[in-house]
Amino acid sequence: MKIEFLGNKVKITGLSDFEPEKIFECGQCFRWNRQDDGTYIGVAYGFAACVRKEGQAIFISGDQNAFEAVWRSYFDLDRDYESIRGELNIGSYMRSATRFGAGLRILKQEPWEAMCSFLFSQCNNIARIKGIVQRFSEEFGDPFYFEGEKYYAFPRPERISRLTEKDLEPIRSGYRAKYVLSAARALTGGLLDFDAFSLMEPEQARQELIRLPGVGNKVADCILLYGLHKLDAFPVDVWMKRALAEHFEKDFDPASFGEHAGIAQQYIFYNIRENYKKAI
DNA sequence: AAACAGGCCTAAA
DNA sequence: TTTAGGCCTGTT
Repeated sequence: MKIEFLGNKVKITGLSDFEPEKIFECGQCFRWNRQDDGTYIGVAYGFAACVRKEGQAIFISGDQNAFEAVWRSYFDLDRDYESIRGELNIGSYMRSATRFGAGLRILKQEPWEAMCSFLFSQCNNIARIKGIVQRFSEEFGDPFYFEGEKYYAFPRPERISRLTEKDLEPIRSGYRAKYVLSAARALTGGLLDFDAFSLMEPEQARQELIRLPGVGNKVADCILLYGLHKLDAFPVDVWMKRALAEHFEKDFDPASFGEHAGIAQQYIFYNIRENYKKAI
């Protein structure tokens, strides 16, 4: 991988497995939007960026500071997804799923943002989840400017912890509002501490999260995978259930994918979702 | 237009 | 331990 700092943008070459469209539209994140010119603009860690790919070169806006502070780890750039794909090719279904999903990466999102996003996601569709997250950010996040446009940082838990369900009505998240409030209060009250998670065994981490109202197995695994970047976490939603039932043995244990089971999950999920979209 | 949505909670067997 | 119904509100 070669990285060049060109003032207000970073140019990356010699990096495999980076397809913006797949990364941003595979359902792992809700704050990146496709522009008319095919680029993506999004917000993470209080920074905005524009991402585009031209040929084999990837451009991420921002200076060296932002790149090293945020984007390098956010996009998981130092991980070799090409060899991980090879590692996950157990059987013909996985071979085709990893080929189809080549270019995906698991973003390292802020844990609190991932927690809120996947609390909002339950019994919901992506269009609506994005709407809720956007209104949530615009109502309660700090504004800043990027390339002349106004954007909003994801709201801090301290701010949210002081709100009531009534205050959250404008974002129209329905019954999920109370879950986000109690999550914010768990964090600010010291009942939950994401910093402690790096030391925990996977199962213990999961149990910690499941204590919170509105967090079940699926949401907990999403927080672990997308927020805490625990790549062995394997969220199973209705789509994954279908895929597993169709293409794997009854008693198949996702843990047999090994330390990158969560990445396997993303290839499988992307595969079944995209094929379903095509079939409509 | 009415069913259904990337789940979770509670009550009941 | 497993199962059904309800939950807010929009999208399809």
